[in-house]
Amino acid sequence: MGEKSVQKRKYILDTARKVFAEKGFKNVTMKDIVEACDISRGGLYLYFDSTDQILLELLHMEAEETDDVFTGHISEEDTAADILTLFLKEQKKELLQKQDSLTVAVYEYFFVHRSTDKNSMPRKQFDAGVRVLEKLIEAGIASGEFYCEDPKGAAANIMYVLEGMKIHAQTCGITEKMVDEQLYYIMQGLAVDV
Amino acid sequence: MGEKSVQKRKYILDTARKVFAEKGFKNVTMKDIVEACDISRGGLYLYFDSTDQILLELLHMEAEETDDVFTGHISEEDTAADILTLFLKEQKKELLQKQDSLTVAVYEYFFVHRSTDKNSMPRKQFDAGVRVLEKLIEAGIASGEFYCEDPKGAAANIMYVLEGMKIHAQTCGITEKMVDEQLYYIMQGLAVDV
Amino acid sequence: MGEKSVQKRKYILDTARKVFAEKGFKNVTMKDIVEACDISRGGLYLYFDSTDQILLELLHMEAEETDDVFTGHISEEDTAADILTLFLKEQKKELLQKQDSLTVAVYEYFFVHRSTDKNSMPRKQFDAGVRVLEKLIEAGIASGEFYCEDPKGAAANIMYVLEGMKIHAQTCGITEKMVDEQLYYIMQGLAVDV
Amino acid sequence: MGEKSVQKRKYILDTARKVFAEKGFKNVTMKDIVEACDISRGGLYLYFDSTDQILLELLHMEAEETDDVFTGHISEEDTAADILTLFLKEQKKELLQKQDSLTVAVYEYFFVHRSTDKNSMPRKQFDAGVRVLEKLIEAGIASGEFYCEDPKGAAANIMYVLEGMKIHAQTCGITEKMVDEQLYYIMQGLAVDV
DNA sequence: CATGAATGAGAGTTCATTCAT
DNA sequence: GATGAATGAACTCTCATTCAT
Repeated sequence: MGEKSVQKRKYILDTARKVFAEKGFKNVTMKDIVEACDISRGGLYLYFDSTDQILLELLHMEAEETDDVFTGHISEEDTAADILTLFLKEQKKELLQKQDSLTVAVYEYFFVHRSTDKNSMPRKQFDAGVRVLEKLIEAGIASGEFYCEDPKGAAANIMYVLEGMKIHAQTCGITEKMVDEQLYYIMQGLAVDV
Repeated sequence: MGEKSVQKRKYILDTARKVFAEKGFKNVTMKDIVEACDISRGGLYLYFDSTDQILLELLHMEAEETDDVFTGHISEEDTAADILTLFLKEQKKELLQKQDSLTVAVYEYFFVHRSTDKNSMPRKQFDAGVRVLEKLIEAGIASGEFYCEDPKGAAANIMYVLEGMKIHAQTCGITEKMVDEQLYYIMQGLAVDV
Repeated sequence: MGEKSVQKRKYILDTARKVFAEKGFKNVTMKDIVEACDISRGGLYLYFDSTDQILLELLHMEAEETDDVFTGHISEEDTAADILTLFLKEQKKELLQKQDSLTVAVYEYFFVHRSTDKNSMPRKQFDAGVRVLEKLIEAGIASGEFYCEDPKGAAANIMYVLEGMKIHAQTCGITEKMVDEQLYYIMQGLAVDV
Repeated sequence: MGEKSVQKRKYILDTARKVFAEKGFKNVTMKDIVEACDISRGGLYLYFDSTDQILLELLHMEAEETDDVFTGHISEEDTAADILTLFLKEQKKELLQKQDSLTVAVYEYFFVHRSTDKNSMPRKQFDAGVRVLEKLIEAGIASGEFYCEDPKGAAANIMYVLEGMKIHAQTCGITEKMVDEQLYYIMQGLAVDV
């Protein structure tokens, strides 16, 4: 596959993302993507075999980007609280972006392929999130920024809240205010009592 | 509709519940239900027009039952902490029950019919949950059982965590230990500092 | 499936037979049969899943009919030569009927599903033919009608010749005269030398 | 067409032969051949327009080779029986060679293009075979090697048996023993009675 | 000459939905 | 009420064939 087709592949992925963002996963057919891309039926099959494959590829791209964004913004002199704030801000952005969000598609995908595999992507991302937060909280405790008796529980708690808000945003809608309140609540929970 | 048809309607709903519990929502076709019920294709249409309608009906039944269960177990002399514990226990049971759970089907349904309608069922249930918890926490504060500076935030927090665990249970799997740890963490967060 | 659908099933088989007779096996699609039957796409699938299944069913019907025809015409007082003549006459009829013959379709089918399974239908029919002929020839020898030093070889020989003529008829065409000459040749080979 | 393209054409034919030998005719697509040859789709079309054309070309090559082989091995002093034996041995070899045999593909081809054209290749080859055998038998009779009252019938008989065994080999499988028995039976039928 | 991306026709298959009985 | 045969739309996937490079 030459240079040209790499671009087309990217074009298809970009277009498919919009389709998934709009319709979720199960409602999307290869035909939908073909039409959105305005290419031929067979043309799509040159690049992808199924909506599964397309969505998975999008997820992998997304995961990489997320990692880059997060690690890219941390500088040496940031405090634990700074980083946590940054992390939560990033999550907030993701939560509120309705347009172009794969959230629903991803949930649907993992519903359809219901496997509680230890290495499934959502599982890995969740566990990674917990680990990062735990480290962060411990660092904050060490530096006197945070107070917390159960860093691991707190980390898991934050991840569950974020997950809960994510799904709530998609099924019920969520306002910036609601998110801010929760994030504030979380930060308060870690704050050193005066 | 005669007595007989009421029974048949119930039979269909019961059978359909098993199908939805097993396959989620989008993967279930009218044909699936016809086959599971072992009735005729046309027969099903006499009672229901679509899988949508069937699932919605199941949800309404479920909502009623849940209310009954919850309110039915509260007695006058229970303390706020008792009631909260009871509530969380109930949630835990729901979280861990894999078999026969409509959770995934419900999520899928509301993904497919994505409307952030203020009166959508999940929204109403969530809001009701927050209200109940808020009252409970406030009662607990009043009685000296709890300490909390932001009862509403805490209530929302608990609901988000429950929601997060619910979805995590379905996509990644969750163990009783993980649930217990979180519930303990939540209770600790409300505990009066000694 | 009620009385009505049995008739329709038969109608489809009858129609499909004509299609197979005309086009062979691999050239026939479910669509071809749908169109020949003038029924709906889905309608055909109510009765048959594939062209394979339809052809096989036709073959089984054919096999039964053949057996009936053959055994039905033998009376007690027939001599071995009479029966052999009858058998060859039957074969001749089959050979010459171009219209409505499944021969090519059957060959194609067994080419496509090339398995030299001992229990494949052509194999069983061939072996059965050899056995019958062998018995017949031995009976003829016993009654003084035939002379033959290797009844089994002769039986196999006849079957191969018939097979050869069958395929020759389909690929090259064959005239009644050619068939008659061969059958005469065969009978002569068994005739008692005067 | 330059030297180079002649070689490539040959390469394609050689490769296609293997594909046809393995899959028959109708199951082979231009794509199959492209992939087997590991050339580009367009590349194949520079040399051949269809699988039909490729198979036909292979057949013509084969026909030439066969002629060469047969006529090449006959020497002046061979007796009729020697030549017949040689001929049958050659046929036997062809019958038993499963690998690399175009037999099925050829049958399929002529089934698909069913024309009982007098000049079709199988027809011509069959007729030529009959003629050669007839001559041979007559020569054998003249030399006192054979006894036969109907040389033409015998010749046709042999060709039909060979054809029958060929197809039987492909659809049902055939063992060397079975072939030998038939060939022995044929030779015996021509033997001078002592 | 050679490539391989692109097209679009067409086959297979499934189901929601209707309707005569 | 109940049945289940029938329909047709929609989707998946594969290839023969073309054509710009």
